[in-house]
Amino acid sequence: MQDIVAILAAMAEPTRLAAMRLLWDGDEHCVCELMRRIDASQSRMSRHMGALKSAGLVVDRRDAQWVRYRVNPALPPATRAIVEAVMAALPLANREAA
Amino acid sequence: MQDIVAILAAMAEPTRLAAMRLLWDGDEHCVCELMRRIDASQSRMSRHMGALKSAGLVVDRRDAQWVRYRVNPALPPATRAIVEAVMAALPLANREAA
DNA sequence: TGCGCATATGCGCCTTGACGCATATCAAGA
DNA sequence: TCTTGATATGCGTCAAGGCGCATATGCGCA
Repeated sequence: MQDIVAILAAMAEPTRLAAMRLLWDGDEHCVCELMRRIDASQSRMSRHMGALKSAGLVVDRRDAQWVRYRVNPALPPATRAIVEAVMAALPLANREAA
Repeated sequence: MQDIVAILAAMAEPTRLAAMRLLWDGDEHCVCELMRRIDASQSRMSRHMGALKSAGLVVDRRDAQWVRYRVNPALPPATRAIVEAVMAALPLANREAA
């Protein structure tokens, strides 16, 4: 159960939820892009991505001077279903905004 | 989006998640029953139920000296889908335990 | 090697939230 | 009305978490 709690806690924060929404397109996104689109400071964005990574929701990869994040491709189906439901619940307006 | 964050935060706590699981059967449960089954102190249980209520996940009703909680019947479908996905992700072992 | 962009992290500050204890409130029944 | 069981809440404490600032680290390029 604690795993699920960790997943929920990871998404229960505006900056992280916004990041998940951006990453949910399945592509890779560098921290600098996320910072810009979410309007978060560098240290803040970096830390939050670290938190999502710790929760197992995303994975990262270094590519030259960038670090590219993407949704963990090995996300268990049950976990993926939770994220899917959360994404579906996000208002369209917000999905376009950030 | 903040609504969704609130929903996620409400469930991102072991005691509250355990309570949601018990309430998810659709029936009403008094605080004293929840306390016993979750093994939580009275003030702790009461406060957590208050948090779930504030998040809009549950509603309460006074019945004599008891307060009966149940899942909010007016839960928006999108929110209900999130809870459904979370419940489905909970390990069977845990679902029986508490 | 030195510079500059991208990212991570140590540090201190401050807010939030969870807990227990004690107490208040509320309803039923003697 | 007194007592008892059920529930809520004020208060103090403590740990966790989020933030900015400054700095360290990693990498490519001149």
